[in-house]
Amino acid sequence: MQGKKPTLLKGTRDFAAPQVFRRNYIFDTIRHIYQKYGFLPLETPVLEHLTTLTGKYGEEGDQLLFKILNSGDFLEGVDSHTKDYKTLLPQIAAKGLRYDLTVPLMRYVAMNKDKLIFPFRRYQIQPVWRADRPQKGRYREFYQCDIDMVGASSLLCEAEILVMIHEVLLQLGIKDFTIHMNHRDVLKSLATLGGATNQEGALCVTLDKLDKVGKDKVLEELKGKGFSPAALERLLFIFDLPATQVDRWPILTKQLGLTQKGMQDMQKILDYVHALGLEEPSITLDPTLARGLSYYTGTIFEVKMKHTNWGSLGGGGRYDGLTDIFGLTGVSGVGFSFGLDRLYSVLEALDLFPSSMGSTTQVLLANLDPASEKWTLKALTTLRTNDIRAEIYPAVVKLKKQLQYAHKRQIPFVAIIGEEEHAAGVITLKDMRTRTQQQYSLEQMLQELS
RNA sequence: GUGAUUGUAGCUCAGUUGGUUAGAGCGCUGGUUUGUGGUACCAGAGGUCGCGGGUUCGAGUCCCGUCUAUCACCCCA
Repeated sequence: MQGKKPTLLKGTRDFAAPQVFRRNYIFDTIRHIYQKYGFLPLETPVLEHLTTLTGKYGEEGDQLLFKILNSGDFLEGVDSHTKDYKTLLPQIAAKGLRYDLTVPLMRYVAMNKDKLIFPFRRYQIQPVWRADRPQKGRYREFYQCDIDMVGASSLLCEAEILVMIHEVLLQLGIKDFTIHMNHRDVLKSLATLGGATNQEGALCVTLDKLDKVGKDKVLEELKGKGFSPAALERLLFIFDLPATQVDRWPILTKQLGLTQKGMQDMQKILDYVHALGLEEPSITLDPTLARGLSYYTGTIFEVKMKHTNWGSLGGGGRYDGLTDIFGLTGVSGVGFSFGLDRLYSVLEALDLFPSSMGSTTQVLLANLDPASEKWTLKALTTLRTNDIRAEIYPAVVKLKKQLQYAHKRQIPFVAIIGEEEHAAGVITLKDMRTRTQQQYSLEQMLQELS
């Protein structure tokens, strides 16, 4: 035994069969519903030009990008006196792993604007990578299930996505969720109220922690950031909003003004949601929600489980001008993304996975001796031709071992075709669960197994 | 990137105030004679005590560093 023990790269995981089956169950559910809403799949490369990726996620996002070292002698032509990594980086790395699926989509849309049919509806289920420090429910490699409508500014897009989120979650058996909704305009108004028009980011990031750290800490933090007592006074109403969105509405419209664009937009969206047949949507207006500030320009939403501190199940919003940087202007879009791993955790914690999942072998053919192997192989082929999942034990070992193997693999049937059986023209079929066995003809066995 | 905790057989862990050949349970392999699995019994394999330094006559046990995992912050799915 030589060599070091292999380990997994930080933040990555292997998925064994049971997990793969469960993950596929989620993928299939989402894919089916996405398609039902008229969205078509898109897949893009894992690697993109670093220039495509950088600058889209803010300073922090750039740091979380995995960069790929240039091939060959990557030091060739590099100024050896360069010590600043920001100037060195582009010289030694020109490629990177995608950080999300939205930016690759924008790149794709800009590149194919003449071929695409707008409004462009696409979904994309692929892994993304972030050099984040792993934590509970956070990995460096994880799957996003994106859905986007590009080239349509109607608020109907938002509404459709919200309804679809409901359908996916309910289909998976998740009931106790809330979609938090906010609007970039509301955040702006709050910043103005707080006398921090040019400090919107700082205000939002702090407000967003409300449900996590509580009112007092948020106020304290805002004080620390230089917000005046008078300004904070004007923002106090946010902290004592009623729980239901119906009750929140009048308070928010009063404080922010009826003509506030964000409020009007959200009202329209909710009207559409009702028109789409969702009587009691699990949607809450949450003026403290602040996500994706680096590119969302309109609505913002996020799905969370009620009464838990689990991370969000997904998030999205409207973005204007994301394609600008790729040379395509005036395009608005709305997108949303489910985090596969988050959904997985919830389904697991709530025991919502269907009990029977995956497919194990139905019948194991025992391998008794070289002579019997021949006719056993014949039976094996017949079984497979009849679409029965079958395998032969690939070595002549004691029957006891073969039965143990079947037991461990949870294979329900073991077929034994030894000399006795061959001479009598039968097959002994053992039912591992009842521990009984019976002799059948090949035909009868096929019936028994199908 | 910041802070905290952690690391002993495949897994879950013991391991006394630093002292001889590091243990248990589960699992694993083989056996309890001929073609029969969940139990029982018997036997066996498997550890450079994360890695690297240091203190000491002597370190799994103390100190420093490093890596890993976990948790929180930042940010986010």
